[in-house]
Amino acid sequence: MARILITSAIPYINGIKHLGNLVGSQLPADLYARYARARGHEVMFVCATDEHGTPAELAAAKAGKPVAEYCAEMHEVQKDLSDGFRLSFDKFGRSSSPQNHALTQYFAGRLADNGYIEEVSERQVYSKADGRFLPDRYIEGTCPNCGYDKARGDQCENCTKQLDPTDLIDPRSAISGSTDLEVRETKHLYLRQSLLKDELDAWISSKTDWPVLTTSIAKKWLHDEGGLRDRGITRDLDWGVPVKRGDADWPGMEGKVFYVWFDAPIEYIAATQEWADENGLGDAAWQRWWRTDKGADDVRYVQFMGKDNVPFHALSFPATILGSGDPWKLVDYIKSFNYLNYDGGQFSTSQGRGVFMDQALDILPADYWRWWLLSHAPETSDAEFTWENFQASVNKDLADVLGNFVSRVTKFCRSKFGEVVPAGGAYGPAEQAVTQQIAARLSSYERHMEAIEIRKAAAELRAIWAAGNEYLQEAAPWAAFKDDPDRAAAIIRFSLNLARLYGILSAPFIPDASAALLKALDAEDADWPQDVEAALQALPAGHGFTVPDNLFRKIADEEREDWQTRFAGQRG
RNA sequence: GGGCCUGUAGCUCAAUUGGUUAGAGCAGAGCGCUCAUAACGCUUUGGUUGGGGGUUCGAGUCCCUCCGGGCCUACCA
Repeated sequence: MARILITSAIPYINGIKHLGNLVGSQLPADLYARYARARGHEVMFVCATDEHGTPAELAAAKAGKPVAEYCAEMHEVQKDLSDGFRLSFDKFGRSSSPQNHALTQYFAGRLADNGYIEEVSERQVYSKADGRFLPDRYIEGTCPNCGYDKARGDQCENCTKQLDPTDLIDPRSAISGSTDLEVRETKHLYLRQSLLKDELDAWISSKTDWPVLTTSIAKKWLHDEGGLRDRGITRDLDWGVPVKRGDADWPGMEGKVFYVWFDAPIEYIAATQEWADENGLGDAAWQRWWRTDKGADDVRYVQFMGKDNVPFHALSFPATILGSGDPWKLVDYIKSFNYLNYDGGQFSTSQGRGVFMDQALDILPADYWRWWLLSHAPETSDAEFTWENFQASVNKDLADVLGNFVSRVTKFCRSKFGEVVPAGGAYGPAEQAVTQQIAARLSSYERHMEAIEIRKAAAELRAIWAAGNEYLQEAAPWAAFKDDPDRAAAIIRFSLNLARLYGILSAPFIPDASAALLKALDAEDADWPQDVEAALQALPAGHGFTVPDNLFRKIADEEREDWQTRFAGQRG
């Protein structure tokens, strides 16, 4: 038994996430967490809402609410949705928690003590009408190169040239449209991660088994244009973690907060502390996951995230940890994902294009989405959601292959032997052959799950389901029953045990259907099989069960067409 | 502009890292079965691996080039 720490990138607070966000971090992390628990490992799985930054303040203003209240409400909304998708977090925390405030300030203090913080005075655009400094992206104007009138301060979308906000002709605030802008002097803290470049480089280079996506992004940042650059970790905002040096004030930094990307990964640690506090456990309970001097030296730490998050997790957060000089746990494996596209384009939060978490659960149960999303996870390249593909996968894989197998076996048994595992006969060569085939596939399934090769694991699981139908066709209990009822009894006994096995093996992907299946078979205490042959004898003759309702329903063509038009754009 | 990823059957994806005749699922065709959610099983048709050139005994895989798609490019998060 091992100890595995799992974190999912924390979703931003300003709205409900779409399925592309879900499959890029939280859902695969949940799959891995459920699998690891099923294999008997001790797991700590944390996530949280990422609540700071300019967009949160603007979203709150738009909703006409104080930002703290807005974030508290949206946290509950996101919490309910993650429960709805059966995301099995040990703690779904908040980056605005007191624990994260204290830890973030603590890290900043340690970094300063060790010479990794630099105070930099810089000039930034301030909007008097908005009463705030504007990030480059929130300044609009006319592009000096191509004349496009909606160019942003960081880049012109039209001609793709990179810009400086001061390049823009007729600059205005993208928030209010105000042109009453001025350049003001402001002081910020920079994390001197350039000092850690060689150490980070050697560390990344040692991770030869990480996804190419992860290491290539990290190396690009390490080596691009003179190497890893220092990074500002404070902002002139109201909402966030106030800049302090540990417990002490930071002269000259009054009224400023830490940058959301500095405090967000620290929330992984803080969320674990939130979990410990909430359960009345002491500091040792969370520190044994995070401090290698306090028991975390045998922990394997795995992070899940979309590719846009890689630089922060592969470089900035490790720089924070290394620079602290404390024995905090560094990540052991970063699983990163490409993007999921929607029907020929991108999911778009701003345009309401695609399916969002709340809408998905309104139309179908979580398992249907979990199965499709995980079996099509964008691991090697961007993946594509289409309604036709979704419908085909759900109907074929879930309803026909798995659902119908359970249905035909349990109903046949009920009509010929009653709702009880039948006695008589014995397993023969046919059963031995299937047992061997499934044992081989199971070890392949386990290998893929351990390597977090999600699509391959899904394909193997499907093949394990299909083996049941192949066996049943070959063994033909409906024919055997006529002249050799004992043989039919053995076949059905074996098949019911197959169904139980499927309930166990499928649980990481489709937890609700698996639970319903095991409940119907009165086998809810089932453990992960150590030995397939033994597992296929777990339900003995005489064991009672009930025929379950159909585990999955099919998606009709009319429904699919309806959803297709409904989610094409302009949510609401 | 620079960097990275990607293009394989009608569709969604594989291919043990350069090794026999490029494989699965779905869709299509044929046959079988009748326990089951009109479900299941078996067989089968689909490929000049985006185009062109090169290296090699051997290239989907490596190199060059062209074409298409995508991401990142450090103040959105």
